[in-house]
Amino acid sequence: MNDTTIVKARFAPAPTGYLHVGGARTALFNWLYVRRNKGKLVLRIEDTDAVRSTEESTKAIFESLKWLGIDWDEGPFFQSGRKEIYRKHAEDLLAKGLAYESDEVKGNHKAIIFKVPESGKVAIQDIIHDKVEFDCSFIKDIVLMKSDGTAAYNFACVVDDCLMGITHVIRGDDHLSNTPKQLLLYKALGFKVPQFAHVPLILGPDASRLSKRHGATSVEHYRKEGYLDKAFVNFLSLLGWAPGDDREKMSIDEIIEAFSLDRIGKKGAIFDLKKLQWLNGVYIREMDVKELCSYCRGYLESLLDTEENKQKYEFVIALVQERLKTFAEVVPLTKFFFAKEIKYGRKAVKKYLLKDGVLDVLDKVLSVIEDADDFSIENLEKAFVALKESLNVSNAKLIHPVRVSITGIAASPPIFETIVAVGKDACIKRIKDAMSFIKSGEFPYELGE
RNA sequence: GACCCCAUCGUCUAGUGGCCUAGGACACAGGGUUUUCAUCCCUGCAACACGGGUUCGACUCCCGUUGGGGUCGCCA
Repeated sequence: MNDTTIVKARFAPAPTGYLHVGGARTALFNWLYVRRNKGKLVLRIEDTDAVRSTEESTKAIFESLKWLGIDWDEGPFFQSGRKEIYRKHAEDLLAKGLAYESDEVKGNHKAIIFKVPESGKVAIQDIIHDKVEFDCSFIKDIVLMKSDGTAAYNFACVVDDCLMGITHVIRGDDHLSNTPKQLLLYKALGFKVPQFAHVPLILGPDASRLSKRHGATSVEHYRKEGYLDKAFVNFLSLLGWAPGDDREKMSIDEIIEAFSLDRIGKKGAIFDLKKLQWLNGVYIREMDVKELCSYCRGYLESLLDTEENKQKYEFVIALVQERLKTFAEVVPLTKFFFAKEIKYGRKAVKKYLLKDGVLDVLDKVLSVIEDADDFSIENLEKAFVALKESLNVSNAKLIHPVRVSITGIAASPPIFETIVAVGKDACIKRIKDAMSFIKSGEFPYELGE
């Protein structure tokens, strides 16, 4: 109507599964757009297909949206409860002679079908794609009401978008070919046409539409894997959109501030897991240790069973903070700090323990550790330096076998910190165990190693 | 197959006719720091799909070709 018309967008998922990352980005773009323009977001659940829609999916979608920090101003509205509204408008079109009833009987009702003109063109003015034209001769008649009495997608969508006052329809590219049909319906119903913005799809590594066969596609999966909500949203916002300067890590407020539909690209964007991991790592490194501790706790719950383990928890988390890409990785990176028994990595054992002279070195190290009354990082380091000099060997010769003996793996936080965190008694036991494993040649290897 | 969309480094992108010998980030490679890994720092690699126009001048505009994708349900 005029400049003061408030912007209103909507996110309209079908509750037929978990929230997919593609849907999440669509929701995010809608949300960013209304927040940027002080508008309103409507959440509408498109559950006209009673067979495929489930309450469980609806719940899952709500939870994922909540995790992403996407909130809405109106709704949720459920299309399943609006049958009569759709029916009324369908009958209107019937009365006007623009639609007809199907004689093909499939259910208890007669389907109502919109008659598409034989010729003519329908032009869409899209914010992202500009003008797109379709020829009516290629468009089939449109089902308005299905013979089960429920409204079909294209119809319910148009009626709702109009009745709910949607000014901007921001949705996936895959709907572009539905749009001419919807445009025809808008005109037949005498509705005002909203602005359209068809955002390109998120693609899998092979450049086809991202789907289950490419691996994990649910938002929930990424939450469980230990990605931070802010990092995930940051990453998603950069898929198909860019602020125009060189910023990569951006806060939600910065993204909102910089967001605009005309900066969205036309090209599909491949979901780059490596970049997500990198960005998540950036967020983790900048995190306060205590905060990181709370994010990681759930993954280690079963190991934090003793007072001693609980006590060293924060110290251990601090040791791996800069090594973490996701919270879930905290398990393989730290379990040896807490576990009673450790498992060994085959390669690490072969490379560092099954070598000449290792038994001798471990025996000497064992004495050093046993004799260390002051079990501090500094003191241990001093003792090791002394040992190294008396044996006339390199640091590496000393440290690698010790690391593998007490952690089971070849990469860990700095050795003295690690020794201290594992604890004197456990270190002594593990070195002794390692020595006997070397002698017997039989190690308790990590499963799959 | 028909209709529609798209096309800058491997990936995400900047670029809206001269500022481009095309910029940044991820990834990758090499080097430095480190006892290992990671971090951090440095360096390198690497792109305007192709062919025609338009123009004094095209990555930027137009046409075509090729390639990729999407849609063709009484699913959404």
